[in-house]
Amino acid sequence: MAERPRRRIPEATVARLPVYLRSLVELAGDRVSTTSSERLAELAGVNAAKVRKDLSYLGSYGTRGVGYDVEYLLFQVSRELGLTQDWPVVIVGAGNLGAALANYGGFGDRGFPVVALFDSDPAKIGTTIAGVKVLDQRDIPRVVQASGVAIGIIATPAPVAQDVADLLAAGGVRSILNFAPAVLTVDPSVSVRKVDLAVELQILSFYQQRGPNQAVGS
Amino acid sequence: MAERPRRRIPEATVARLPVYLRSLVELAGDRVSTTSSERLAELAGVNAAKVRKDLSYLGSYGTRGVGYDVEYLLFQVSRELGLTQDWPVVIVGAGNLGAALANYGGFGDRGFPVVALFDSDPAKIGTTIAGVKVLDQRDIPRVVQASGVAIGIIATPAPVAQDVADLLAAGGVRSILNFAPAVLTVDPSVSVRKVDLAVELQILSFYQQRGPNQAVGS
DNA sequence: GGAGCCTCGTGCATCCGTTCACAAAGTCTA
DNA sequence: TAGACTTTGTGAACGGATGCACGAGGCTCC
Ligand SMILES: NC(=O)c1ccc[n+]([C@@H]2O[C@H](COP(=O)([O-])OP(=O)(O)OC[C@H]3O[C@@H](n4cnc5c(N)ncnc54)[C@H](O)[C@@H]3O)[C@@H](O)[C@H]2O)c1
Ligand SMILES: NC(=O)c1ccc[n+]([C@@H]2O[C@H](COP(=O)([O-])OP(=O)(O)OC[C@H]3O[C@@H](n4cnc5c(N)ncnc54)[C@H](O)[C@@H]3O)[C@@H](O)[C@H]2O)c1
Repeated sequence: MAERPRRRIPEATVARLPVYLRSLVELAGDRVSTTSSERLAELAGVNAAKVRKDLSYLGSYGTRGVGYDVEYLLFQVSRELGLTQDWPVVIVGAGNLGAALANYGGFGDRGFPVVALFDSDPAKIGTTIAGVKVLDQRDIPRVVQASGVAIGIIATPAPVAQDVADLLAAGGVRSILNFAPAVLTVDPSVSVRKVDLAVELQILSFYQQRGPNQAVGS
Repeated sequence: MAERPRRRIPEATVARLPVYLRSLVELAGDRVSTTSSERLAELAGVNAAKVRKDLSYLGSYGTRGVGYDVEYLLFQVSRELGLTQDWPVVIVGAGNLGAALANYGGFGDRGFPVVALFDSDPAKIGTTIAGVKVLDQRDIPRVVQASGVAIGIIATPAPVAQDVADLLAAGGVRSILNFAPAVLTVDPSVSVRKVDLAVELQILSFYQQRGPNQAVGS
């Protein structure tokens, strides 16, 4: 026993776990105590075999003939995703997007409290957005290190995104979510995920143009 | 000749074309007239063999021993992505996120003009955000159809996202970009892409928790 | 005109992810 | 307890994407 790293979990599976989690939360909210892979698949928008295979990477948490216990599975998935603890985040760039993110309550609620905002604009430094102080961008390494921030969100213009990433890394951040349309180069120990809206729209444009056939699922 | 659909372009390739496009725009901005797959790969953050294979799906646009003509390739990639025309978009949900998106100039500039915002809140309907009128959500099908909108962006709370998607589809929208944390069910002819920030953070949390090894690239 | 060099285009092996299909393991009824 | 039924967990086949390695084609310089 005590076999935590059961197997290496495939990247594609990791990307789906949060979706299962959300579906399980929904089920739990409806006072459903047990669910089949079929039902879970429907809620998550995938097929049932995939659900079962994905969950099997975490362990054997189902009961044959019955299904999965919602609360129990909810806990296991949360634990696997590392959501049993809070992960404080900082947002760099207090513009349009940075402010919208800070104002959005959904992060703090889900275990990702925003502990600081950073900007380079003297007019913004010192102000407060959504109850969070806007600090000078040059203080990133110090503040990040001091408050043990693990995740940094980049919402600055693209040309400075790399500089910001370097500052975050210097402070010990090991995960970056990048909204700027720029490719970041970071130490291999740092995880980077990017969200690029222009890219998404252009992908849609491609399939749009290709006529009514072969649309793309997501 | 006249062989437009050269081959079926793999989904993974389509997703990278916008990144190549951005790199090419950057090169063109620096007055670079020719580029190798090596250089392009570096800018796009992928490897050179992948660049060459991806571009080969569009046709033989390179010159052996020389590389690719930046302007020419720029045009070809744009054309393939359907960016030689504008694609008007509408944004549904004029809240935090919807407003930030509307205020962001980068869409109109790149061929995705925001022609309308929709909301259900009477206090918001009739106001103007970033020069765009906020309309009643019930008018979605009519307005979308009348102005030939092809792409809809959903920035409403999750519980109403499906309803909004149905309204968009009713108006003839064939591409949806969904920011609400909800799985949408739509006709197969409609392409859906989702951007889910909570999911992204949770994925980062997973790798964060897994210790300093095996970070995830993006 | 030929040698040497460079870079594209692509066949091929490999890897990763998806899906099928079924045995295993449990529940329920009588 | 037996037998029918349900649903999981997973081996195996398949398909798509990646990366290597090299032949083909083109340039430059002598
Ligand atoms: N707003 C959107 O809807 C949207 C959509 C798609 C992409 N994006 C991308 O997100 C990023 C931010 O967009 P935005 O609309 O919020 O832009 P914005 O101009 O409103 O905000 C950028 C902020 O970053 C600050 N900044 C500049 N240099 C900085 C530095 N070195 N350190 C810290 N802060 C710095 C600026 O002072 C400004 O407050 C951009 O890269 C943009 O391309 C935004
Ligand atoms: N703001 C963020 O940074 C952020 C981050 C992650 C995810 N999201 C997601 O994006 C969505 C929007 O977030 P937000 O922060 O802008 O929320 P918000 O509450 O600020 O805005 C939602 C808007 O949608 C409108 N609305 C409600 N029902 C509608 C309907 N049926 N038709 C049209 N409009 C309707 C509301 O009136 C409101 O103006 C949410 O699903 C949220 O989970 C937002």
